[in-house]
Amino acid sequence: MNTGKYDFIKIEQKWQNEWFENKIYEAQKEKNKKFFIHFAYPGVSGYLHIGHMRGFTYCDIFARYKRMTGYNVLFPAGFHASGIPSIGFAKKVERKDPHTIKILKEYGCNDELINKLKDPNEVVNYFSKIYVDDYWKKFGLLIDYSRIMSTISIGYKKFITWQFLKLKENNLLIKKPHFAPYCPNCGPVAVDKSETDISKGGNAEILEFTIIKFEMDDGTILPAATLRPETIYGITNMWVNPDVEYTKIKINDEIWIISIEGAKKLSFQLDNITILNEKILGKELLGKKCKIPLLNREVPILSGHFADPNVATGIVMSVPSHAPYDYIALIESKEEIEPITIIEVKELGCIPAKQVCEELKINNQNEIEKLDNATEIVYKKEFHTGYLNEKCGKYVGIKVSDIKDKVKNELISNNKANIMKEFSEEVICRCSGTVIIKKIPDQWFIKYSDYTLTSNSKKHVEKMNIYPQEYKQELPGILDWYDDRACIRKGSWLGTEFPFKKDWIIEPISDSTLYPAYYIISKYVNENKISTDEMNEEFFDYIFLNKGKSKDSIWDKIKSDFEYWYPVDINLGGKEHKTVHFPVFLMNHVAILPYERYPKGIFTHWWITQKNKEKISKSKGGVEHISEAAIKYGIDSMRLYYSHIGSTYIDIEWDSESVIKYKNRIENIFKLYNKLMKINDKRNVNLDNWLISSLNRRIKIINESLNNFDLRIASNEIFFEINKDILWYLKRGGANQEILLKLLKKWSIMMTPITPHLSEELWYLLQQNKFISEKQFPQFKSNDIYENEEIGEFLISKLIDDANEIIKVTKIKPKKIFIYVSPEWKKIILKKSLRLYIENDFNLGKFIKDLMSDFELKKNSKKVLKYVNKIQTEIKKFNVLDQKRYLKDFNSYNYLIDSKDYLEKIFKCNIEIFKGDNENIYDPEERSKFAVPLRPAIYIQ
RNA sequence: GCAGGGGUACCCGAGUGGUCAAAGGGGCAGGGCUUAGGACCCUGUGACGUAGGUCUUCGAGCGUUCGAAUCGCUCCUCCUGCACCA
Repeated sequence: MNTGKYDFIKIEQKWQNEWFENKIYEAQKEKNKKFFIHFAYPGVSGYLHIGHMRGFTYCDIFARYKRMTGYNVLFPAGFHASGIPSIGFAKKVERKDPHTIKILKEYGCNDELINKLKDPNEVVNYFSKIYVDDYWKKFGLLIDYSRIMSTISIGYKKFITWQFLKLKENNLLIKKPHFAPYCPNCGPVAVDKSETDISKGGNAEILEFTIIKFEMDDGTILPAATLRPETIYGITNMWVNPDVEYTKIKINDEIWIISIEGAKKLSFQLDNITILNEKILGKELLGKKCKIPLLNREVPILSGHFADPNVATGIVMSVPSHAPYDYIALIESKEEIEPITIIEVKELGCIPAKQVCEELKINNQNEIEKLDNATEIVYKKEFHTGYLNEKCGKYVGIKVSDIKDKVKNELISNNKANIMKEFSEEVICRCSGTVIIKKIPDQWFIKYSDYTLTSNSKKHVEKMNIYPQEYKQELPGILDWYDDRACIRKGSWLGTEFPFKKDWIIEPISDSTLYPAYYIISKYVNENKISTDEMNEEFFDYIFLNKGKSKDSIWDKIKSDFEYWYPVDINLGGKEHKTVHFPVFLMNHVAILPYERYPKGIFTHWWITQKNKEKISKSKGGVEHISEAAIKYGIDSMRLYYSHIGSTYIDIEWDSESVIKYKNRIENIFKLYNKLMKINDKRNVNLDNWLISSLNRRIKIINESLNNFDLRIASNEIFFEINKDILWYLKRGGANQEILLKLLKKWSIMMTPITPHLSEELWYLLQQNKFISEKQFPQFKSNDIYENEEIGEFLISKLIDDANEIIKVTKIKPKKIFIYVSPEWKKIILKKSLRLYIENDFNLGKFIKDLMSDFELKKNSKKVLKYVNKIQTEIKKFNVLDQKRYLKDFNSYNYLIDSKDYLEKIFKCNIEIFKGDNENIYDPEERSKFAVPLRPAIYIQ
């Protein structure tokens, strides 16, 4: 028998074995109420960290709670194996990336296994097993393991193929040109922070430059690149870099002069480009002139060293009034050219760039940091508060923030400009080549911009349960903002072949939208009850859309499963999914399935971060591995930590010290539990009733908060407040064994969703039987409320607070304490006035007149008036609970007499209690007059 | 640029109009307990106060209100996502 030491490793292992051997996780459809919850399945990208466990754990807690409140729960899981991650991992193994190899070895992989992991499919197999055995099962998750699936399995691919047939059928697949990152050596690459494909530039954004065609005297075109086409009205000159070699290119019938780098990039974006073998040094262009399109004003070409051949065309148009770089270069050139101001903006004077450059004390073109800063200041101010002035012709008076596309479009439609896409910073491929942006003329997209699809989705959002509440407000805006998404890619990644274009693979966001539906089927595939050969369009149409005829009894079985379990009640995922996965999850359901199958809820949680709110990443030192943490802290400690440390929707900085505190908490509960089981029986009606009542109130709060998916409140009540109530009960001398055992039973059941292993153990100690996980969650019972005792204990605790404060302030060491209960008449007056106030009928004058008609009160009119005066403002501040307390008939004197022993013990002195109505009492300092209902007067000697 | 979320005491973090000098946890201080452990229990922890009180505080400022951490406006500041990463 256990003596109080809680061996969490042994206990957690024991109960996990019991659960999984008995398969208590399998979803059964035997009751009427069902609940389908799942988390956004993880990408297979390597070992996960303790941050990932946060969401998985939440999902399990909700699933367990629902299971214990009469729902039949389906909680499946799978792996998102498509896309780049597993290929990236395999590539790292192949090129013997030292960090990757080191980690694999740390996890105990031998050379043979490591060698196998050069194959991305093996990577998926290996990690799938790790996720199930070392993460999910280790954390006690009651996932329905009979439904595990992966997105690169044959069955899943059949399902995705079907999804795309349906999208096409609904006119939601379209073709149009697209610009995508591309390496001339390796093909398409992903530019993202994980830098799987690239070695530099993961933070690069794709910018859209307008290339404006300036014609020189000989008809050659000087293409200047700008992000602010509206500023053409303020151009005073052009900048070319005198030391850079430019080249001529032929585009259709035009000859352009452009940097060599720019020419190469542009050749991936525009048709009919020929790079001519005619090079020109920048110097040779100086002094020549060219014409501003639309305006036909001539401007000179000047020398600007800051013109970078690697940025766009390498040729810059100069707007010195509004661009600090141009302004400083102009000053340095010593040319007699006046800046032309075309934007009126408050605070920045008549030449904004000049003013800001002077404020920042910028003297030359080399002060790049300051110049960038100045550019940002000018641009922001102008963008938000600027208006185009009279120099801008027909655009006069338009806000800068509204103008951009207008000028751009006018230029383009007059064939005076082109668009060029360019990275905001250099991006280098793994092969060390420069990544460029390539135009794909006929890229396939899912048409998320579709009006009907968007508005139906938005309409449905109103009916959904979305947590946190803020996300529900945000989601319609995201659905509007969400544009068409390129859905296929040619190149190396895993996934389903696109049915309408050979050798192109569906990209991973698009193949993970409708997938909860596949969990219904995966069980039958896993159990070999259906062959994937059978799973064609006809099959899926029958199961999901109720179209066509059944070809086999198993089809009907699957279909009835689908109709029972679908739709999804909660899809749970991290905040990173808010603007990507959740919108497409919703929209694909709306696009393909009938209304009854639209998802019912979404829950988003925030992250575990490293110190300083940094995203957890192995390269930055990372944090503990999941399996290490499991042994160091225990699973239940971590589950409690995730639930209680903060709301589900804030980021938490990982802090192992805190987890240890939760570990202690669990051990203490275990000890307390053992102590209570053995307590010597003693009755005290007041305390016993109070404990029952208090627990019952908490049961109500706990159920309410769990039904709102508010883990923070629930875990606080279960693991802290109930604990505190028990300690108060014991301290006050409560020891009713029958009641305590009942409480322990309910308490351990309520702990189960959050700390299931501890609960099973406690349950076994208490009941000698198994599976608290399958018990019914306690519910509020209106009979189990004892208001009298609640008021009584409130009175006692307030009295102790007051007495302590007096002791503290006066520094008296009490020899004897006298307590004077409020006289009856004060109670009567308070109740009367409170009732009137609640009925909105409190009139001071009338009230006093009424009181004075009472002979007894009239005798004491001075005291009465003083008291009435005091309470007339006080009663306004009462809350509902206060009101209830004061309206109830409660005998403070009797309650205090019953608690006298306890008070004497606390204050370590004799205590005497007087009724306030008695005339001849010991009251040397005349304290008794301060007594009011529920707040006795105190005199300390 | 577009969109979203924050700033609460020594720290983490609840709190969205009165129950708030502000839950809970931690830290710190004092005390207790102990088969000595990251243990546990009690008290205190904005300031002042020899009687249960008073005063000041929730990023800054202004405003709405009988009443503001909470509502509005302006500002400062931090963070997050953004389409071929999932």
